[in-house]
Amino acid sequence: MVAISILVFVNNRASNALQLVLGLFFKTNGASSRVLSVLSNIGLSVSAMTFERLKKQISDDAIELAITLMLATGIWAIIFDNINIFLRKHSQRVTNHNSMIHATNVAIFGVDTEGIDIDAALDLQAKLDKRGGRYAATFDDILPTPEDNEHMERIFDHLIAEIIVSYAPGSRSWKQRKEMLEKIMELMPRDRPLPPKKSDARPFGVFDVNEGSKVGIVQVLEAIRERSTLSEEEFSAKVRAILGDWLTSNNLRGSRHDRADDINSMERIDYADELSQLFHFALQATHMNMRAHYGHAVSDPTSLAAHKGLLGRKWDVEKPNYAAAKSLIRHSLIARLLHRH
DNA sequence: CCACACTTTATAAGGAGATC
DNA sequence: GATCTCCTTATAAAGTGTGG
Repeated sequence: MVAISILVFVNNRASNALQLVLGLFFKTNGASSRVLSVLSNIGLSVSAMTFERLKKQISDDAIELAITLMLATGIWAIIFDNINIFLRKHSQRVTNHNSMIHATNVAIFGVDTEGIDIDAALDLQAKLDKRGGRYAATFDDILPTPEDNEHMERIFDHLIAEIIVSYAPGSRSWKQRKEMLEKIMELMPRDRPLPPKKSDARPFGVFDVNEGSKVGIVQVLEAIRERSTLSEEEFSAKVRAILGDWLTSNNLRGSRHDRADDINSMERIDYADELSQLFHFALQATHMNMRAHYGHAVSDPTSLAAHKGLLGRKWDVEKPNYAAAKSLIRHSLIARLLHRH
């Protein structure tokens, strides 16, 4: 079969099923262009040039798939983040310095619209009309219902039970510890658990834009719009979810604040619905915990500040530090619970 | 430090099949 | 049979890394 494939390839260069797959294998496993050139000449592989073209084609096709999603009628979201690559040059010359690539990697993904009114969800004017409403908010707006309250109390009980069973001194030798933990997890109240669904994420390629600033956010959004083939009006006429890290959300808000008086929705970025990703929510939550409940090490010996000193933790609480903050909060909480217990 | 290997990129061009 | 399109390779130049 290999022989026939080579004969077919020699007769017609376009018939390259075997040679393309083999070339892909050779190249991705580190064959140099010279090796590939010999393999190509004996009919076992396509040329290195063709391989490069294949990579470009695969990349373009992927972006095309993402554009298809953006032009369809459903809901899609944009997610992007900076990627910074340091290029250390060995033979340094005037024209060959160490440098850094500041690029932005982007993906588009489809949002599951089952049971969702797409037009209402994407209605930009309805979203903008709600601006300023927080000023008039009262406690009643966030007052939990009796059902909410009962739900939270049950969760609270289960969390405490789980911590006691997990960490009480000697609990590891409890005979039915595993069963107890399983029972606790099983009885943990759940709120509308979502059924798992296959997600639809499509790579949108990399942009030669440094996203990590307010100006960078504007530039990357314009570059995304341009690649999507949507016009400024089309792109900014509906609510667009922009997902990223904390810094991205923060810069986006800053940029929108600076541009509140600009000429249209695209420039004002008021179409953007920024959303920190799950880890960054956790990062903000732990940091908020430190800001709200840190306390004072001297005047309050039960404070997080006092526990931090007692445990010899040396990080700066003014700066977000997820792992250290979570560790301190849990250590402190567990100690309190077991002490009361 | 140098010669050379290697990659990337631009340009030119050929063969097969489709179309008119 | 001429012409076009698609797919491909050859080749050179420029830029950069590395072993001796």
